[in-house]
Amino acid sequence: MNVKDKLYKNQGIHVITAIFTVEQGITKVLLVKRKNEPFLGDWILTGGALYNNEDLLSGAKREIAEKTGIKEIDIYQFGVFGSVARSPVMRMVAVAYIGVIDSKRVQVLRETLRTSNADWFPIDRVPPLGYDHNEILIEALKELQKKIISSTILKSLFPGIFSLPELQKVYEAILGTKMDRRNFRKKILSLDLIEDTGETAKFEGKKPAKQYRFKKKIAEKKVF
Amino acid sequence: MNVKDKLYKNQGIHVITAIFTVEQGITKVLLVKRKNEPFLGDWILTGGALYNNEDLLSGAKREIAEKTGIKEIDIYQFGVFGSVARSPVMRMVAVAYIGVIDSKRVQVLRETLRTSNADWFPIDRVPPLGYDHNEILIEALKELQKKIISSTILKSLFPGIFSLPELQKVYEAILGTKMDRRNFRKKILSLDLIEDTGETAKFEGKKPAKQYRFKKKIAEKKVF
DNA sequence: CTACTAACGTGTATTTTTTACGCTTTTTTG
DNA sequence: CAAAAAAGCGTAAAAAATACACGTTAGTAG
Repeated sequence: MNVKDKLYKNQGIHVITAIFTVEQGITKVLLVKRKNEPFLGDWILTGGALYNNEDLLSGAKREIAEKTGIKEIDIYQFGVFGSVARSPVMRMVAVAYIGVIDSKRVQVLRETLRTSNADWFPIDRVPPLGYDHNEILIEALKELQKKIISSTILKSLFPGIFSLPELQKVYEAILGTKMDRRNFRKKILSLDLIEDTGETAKFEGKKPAKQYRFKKKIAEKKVF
Repeated sequence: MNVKDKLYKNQGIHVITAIFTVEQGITKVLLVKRKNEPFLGDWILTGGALYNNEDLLSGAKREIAEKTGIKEIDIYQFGVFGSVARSPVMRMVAVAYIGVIDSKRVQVLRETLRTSNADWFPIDRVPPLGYDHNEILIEALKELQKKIISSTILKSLFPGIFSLPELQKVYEAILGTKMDRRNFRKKILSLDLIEDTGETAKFEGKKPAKQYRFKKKIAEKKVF
């Protein structure tokens, strides 16, 4: 290998995904414990090296399936991380994604995740992570907040039926703000994204809440 | 090299920048003619391979300086392109940036660019480009339209003094829309980004226009 | 069984932002 | 010097965001 080659060669691509959920009003992120060097034993976001025969999105999804057992998930690219020293082994550039899993699926996944050495961490209780994953997580969270304000990712949070108070609590958990119940309702309904199921069910409160579901096709729209 | 290595090895990173300007109401992009295989003789966006000893932003700026002679430019990362077949030589993932150069600097750069085999192309008269650069350019233009609506990149378009009608024409050229002169003025002035120089100068019209300049420090703000 | 409370749902008033557009001023042109 | 073109100033209407009052439905205490 000649001198010029050293400038270019031995580079690689990471595909990294920050997977979020909201349980009981707490925003949580999925972390995996590393089983190899470097960063053996450290918690990191789901991800790994991209293969040559797959595109970025496929690679990110394959890594999620391999590392956590999660097969079906919509993910969204949001950034690239390329500091020279972000990996101690060789020059790696990370392409970063976010994804969301609804809290009901979290229950189902619990055993799968346990055997994968994966666990949910409240976002304000995340330990120091391997690589530059703390930095990536901070950006991922900002992106999640942006994305929740555009409609599509919202649907992943509630694939089934839900009430508006439930939906609002998830919004408030992710955005870290409180909103007016009546204005929230008005806003969401005016978007024409969800429909009344005709059913009601109680969630926390005393008066049962109407149950809604997302309509089949959702146009990409600004919410707030 | 064993079988598993083939999955990961021989990967590289491109840093690509779409550099735009606006001249006489026409949005233009800077293209460079390739001097080597692959895509010898084709026009492409400014860019090249990332070195191991530089981060992404530095790499993109180095490539701009090498390929076009442009030394000072603010650029903004906006996406990643990683199709398996985007480069015929080896697996390359491209990190993409946009940048803007004001029309006055375009005049100064003309000779430099000529010797670099670089030239400005109106965005609706771009030839088929090498690699996947047509695709990158389309995304870059969308991003430019988004960015012009957030204040910071706006300043790169007019580093000196300018009139509001001039500024509006650039907006209209990039966004491809017409706006009301009086509302545009109101909007821009309310942002508190620019200040009156006290001078006037005629641009196209009959009545001379007031000259403005951007204030020193500009907060990141939504414009529209 | 009744009264009280907590949470849900509906409606309306107010404020702020956006959009539309009339009118005056300054310069060029015939 | 009158007409036309472009800049600038101001106000009115429409739309969106925000604030908040009030009625409804269940659980709970006595």
